[in-house]
Amino acid sequence: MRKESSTNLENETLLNASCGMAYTIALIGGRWKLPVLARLVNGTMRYSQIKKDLPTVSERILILQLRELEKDGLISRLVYPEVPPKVEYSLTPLGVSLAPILQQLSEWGEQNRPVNAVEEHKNPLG
Amino acid sequence: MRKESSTNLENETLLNASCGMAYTIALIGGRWKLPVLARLVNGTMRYSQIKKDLPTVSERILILQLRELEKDGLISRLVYPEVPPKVEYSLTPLGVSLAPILQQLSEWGEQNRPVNAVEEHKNPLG
DNA sequence: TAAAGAACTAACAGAAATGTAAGTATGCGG
DNA sequence: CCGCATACTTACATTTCTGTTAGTTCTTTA
Repeated sequence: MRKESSTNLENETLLNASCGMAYTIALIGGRWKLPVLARLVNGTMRYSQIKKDLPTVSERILILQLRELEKDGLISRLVYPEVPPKVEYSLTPLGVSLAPILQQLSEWGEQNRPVNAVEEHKNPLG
Repeated sequence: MRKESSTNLENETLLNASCGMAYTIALIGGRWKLPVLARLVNGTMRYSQIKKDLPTVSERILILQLRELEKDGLISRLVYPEVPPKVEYSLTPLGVSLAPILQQLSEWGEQNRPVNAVEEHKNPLG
């Protein structure tokens, strides 16, 4: 949990309020948020699919990230009243509006990241 | 300091290596990196100017962020052999190539950030 | 009656990021 | 010789983020 007051939090709040780009990064900056958003750009997914796609995230963290994305209005969560449970995640219109930015971030990264870091992995998480 | 091995670090490394957008965010994601980059887009600045412009950063952190930006090739550091010291920071070509992304991040943030967060601050750190 | 399945939750632990306060270096003007 | 100015360092403290392990829920199917 977060403290209610600390220099750290105050700085973050001030920055997000006064600097648009800081705000944007704050929304998409969590460890697993971009991988999740990148997947949902291609369409709705069930929780279990996302989890299978990102085998190295711990469940707790994945849920946390999904909850934050939801709270920030970027994704929506649809619960089917079934057993076993079925929950679908998809981008909201706001989330969709991020797509061009995601695209740019991706291109810049692919072009400019040092080569040695790339070769050994065949985009298992891309 | 960072540990040499931890699930946390492994996940980060894998992600940055396999997902271009994660890599990009990793470079610009530090608390004060965007404010610094946004300023340097407008031209070279001395350390003292940057510091004055961002009155709430602690010196230690500001230096840390500058060092990382430098290590990642986004900014360059020019030391004049004078006393008292004079050090100028400016964007490298790689840093300049980020400008369109910064612009987009900024616009998206300005448009989509909730209003209540904005009013009280007159862009002191924008 | 018992295990299976999906989507979580809780309690705890460790790592990483950020911040605080006080110093260091160096040459110049007074 | 002293203090000023600029750009840092150092040692320490706190906050925040990420990860581990073991549950929980509640019907359905075997």
